[in-house]
Amino acid sequence: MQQCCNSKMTSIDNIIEKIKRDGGRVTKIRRTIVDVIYNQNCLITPPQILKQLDLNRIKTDRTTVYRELCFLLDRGIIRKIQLADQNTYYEMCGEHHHHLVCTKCKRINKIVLDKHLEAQEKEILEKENFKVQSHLLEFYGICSKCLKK
Amino acid sequence: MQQCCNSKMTSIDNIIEKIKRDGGRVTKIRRTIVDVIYNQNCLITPPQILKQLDLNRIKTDRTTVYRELCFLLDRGIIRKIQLADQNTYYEMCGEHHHHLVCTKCKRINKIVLDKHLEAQEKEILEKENFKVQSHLLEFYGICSKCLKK
DNA sequence: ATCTTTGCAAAAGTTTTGCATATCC
DNA sequence: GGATATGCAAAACTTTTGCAAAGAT
Repeated sequence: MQQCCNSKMTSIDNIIEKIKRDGGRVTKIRRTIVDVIYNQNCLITPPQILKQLDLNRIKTDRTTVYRELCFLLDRGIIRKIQLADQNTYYEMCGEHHHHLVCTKCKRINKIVLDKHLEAQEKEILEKENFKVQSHLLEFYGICSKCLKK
Repeated sequence: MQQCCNSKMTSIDNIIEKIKRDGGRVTKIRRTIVDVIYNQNCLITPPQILKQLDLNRIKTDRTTVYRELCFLLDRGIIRKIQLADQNTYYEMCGEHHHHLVCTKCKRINKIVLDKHLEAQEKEILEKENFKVQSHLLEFYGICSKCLKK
């Protein structure tokens, strides 16, 4: 249910430290999963993570990947996103951003919208008495490359 | 991949007319599925639809439900939404709105944000050369009922 | 008569669970 | 030693596919 996370998780070292501080263990698998998600730079799915682990010659299985994702999610290190394509994606927390999903080539790019919804969320609290904790905002459309074609 | 639909689909009759006009047939099952989604008033999942059909004493199965959802989706009669809870939801198209998802009681309410993202989308076209076709915006937080507790 | 819709069986894909074993501190 | 992490097998669930039969116009 974690949607967004505003605390900076800029370096892998910070993440490792956080895991240790919380009593978690930094195993080879966990460390590599963090690396993989971090280096992905954008959204990644559980099967893609498993494939990356395999490429890194780390023998493991789906169960472990899903469990690790829960582990990292619970600690606010990663966040989960469901796009309209039925896949469940994960990405590092960090600077809050949104995605531009191209409906033609399916490529996904990040976009940072500076404090754009703050006023909106305040208004929702006042009008609806709903205390916004986080939001999910994704744009669907045609990317610049596909527009050229 | 259909995210939002701005054409008004206010009455069931309009929907039925549209289906007929497009050469689709208005069968009992299809008609009931439209009714169920319409009356749900907000998000509904495929298994919930199947359950409703069952309550209405209409004997059918999952396959048909999924196929009907594709059918209605293709015609822009319903739209599909993935929330953070892993479920795939559907709802009638109509007035463009967003959702307030309570992270405590899981209740989902609609909210209409008048033309809120239009300027934003124009800016994205100019800055990123990405032509926005639709967007998905959902808020997560604590609803008024849960705030009182 | 023809095109659309439906049901069934089966498969594919994703995610979860239980349990025994291994690993870390 | 005790908590944490892992692997395996299996199950649960969601969604899709192929095909033959039924239904609508």
